[in-house]
Amino acid sequence: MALLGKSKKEVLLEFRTSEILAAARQVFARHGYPAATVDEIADTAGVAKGTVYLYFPSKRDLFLATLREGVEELHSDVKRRIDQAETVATKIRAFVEVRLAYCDRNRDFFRIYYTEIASLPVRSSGERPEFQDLYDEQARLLESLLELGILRGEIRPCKVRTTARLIYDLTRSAIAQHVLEGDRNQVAESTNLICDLIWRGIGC
Amino acid sequence: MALLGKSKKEVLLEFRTSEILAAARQVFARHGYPAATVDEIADTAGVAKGTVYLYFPSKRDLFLATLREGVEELHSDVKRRIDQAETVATKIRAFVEVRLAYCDRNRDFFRIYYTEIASLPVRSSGERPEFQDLYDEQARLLESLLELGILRGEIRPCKVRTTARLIYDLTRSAIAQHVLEGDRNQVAESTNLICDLIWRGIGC
DNA sequence: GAGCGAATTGACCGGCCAGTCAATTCGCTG
DNA sequence: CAGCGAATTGACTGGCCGGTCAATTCGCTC
Repeated sequence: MALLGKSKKEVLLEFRTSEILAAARQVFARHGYPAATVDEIADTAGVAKGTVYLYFPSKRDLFLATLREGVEELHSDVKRRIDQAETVATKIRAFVEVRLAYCDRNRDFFRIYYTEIASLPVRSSGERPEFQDLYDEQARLLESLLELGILRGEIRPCKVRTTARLIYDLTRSAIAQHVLEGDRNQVAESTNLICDLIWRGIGC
Repeated sequence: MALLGKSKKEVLLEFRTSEILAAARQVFARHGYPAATVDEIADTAGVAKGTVYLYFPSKRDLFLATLREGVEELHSDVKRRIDQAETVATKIRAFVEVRLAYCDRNRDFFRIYYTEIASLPVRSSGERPEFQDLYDEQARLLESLLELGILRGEIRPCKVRTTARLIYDLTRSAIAQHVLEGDRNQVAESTNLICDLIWRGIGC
């Protein structure tokens, strides 16, 4: 009985965990971290509050788990598509497009992600935010694309770190418009707009 | 005695109000709205908690007052400099530059502003954020610049609303780098980088 | 279906903090 | 400097919510 997948106990554990994670994602997205209550998450998941604490040690850990899950999936999607692209221009386009598409499909995740990033400035300088590593990984990926582009002569030399950050936030901005303002443009259209701005600017 | 400025009572009232506002700005910037306590604000201002409530009806109102104060000053700075500029290119540059400079000078304000904007997605759809009007005014200003640019043939036709939002967030992104990551570049350098990106993109 | 360990429950606890208000201090006037 | 109203204080309250754990239910085995 331990052969095909650790059945029963393991299955139930996984099921509960993902049920609770899904509920948490929903509730954190609706109210934001501070205003979300563990009671509401438990209700949404259809379990008692105590059960939540059997699967996650604290509210903060539960939150980070939802964040981590989404960021990791997003990041692996992005990497896969970037590797498939040939030119730096199409790689950057892939970066923008995949992120837009993923967040459009996973709006609750985006809400959580967006507000967490925004809360970085208020972390007292001492405490390293726990998910900084995930965030940095994204940034470095974009930086390496820019470096490659400069090397290949596809883009003008520029301050890689700063520019990467600008492109990253540009993408985030477009996603926010989609997700928050019910902007129903196709993802492709927004992708074009951003890539145009990045590549050609708006001047005549 | 009512002639030169409503002396005494009025002066004291104004003094206390601005003392408390300054303390609040500092504390909100340090901890973020939810984690900031009225006790700490009162201590920082050198008054008792009760006094805070004599000048502001609630923690939320105090917070909005700090936000409003900064946004209004920023907005009037921006408008003045934009009106002085001739071409749309220099107007947009003024928009970017003044915002960068103001937030660089008023970092606590920026921290508050930044996190509040980021919390917009988690407001339950029912409640209009109280400072949405201030935010919209900034966006409209930029939109009108773009429309003018298109009219004058200075920029290519584009989706004004979306593009305005992108430029707005691009600026915010650069400010965040300055303020949050201790990026000590001169404001002028970042302004150039952004305006270059907006105007010419990064392609060769 | 008795017995047992594991999973689940939800009432409860303790700390925190926004907001209050009776007591106190301040500062002015005559 | 007595007296009085206005300003200020800070101990206190009430509600909220993260986290706990004794009591209960579940589901499996023999």
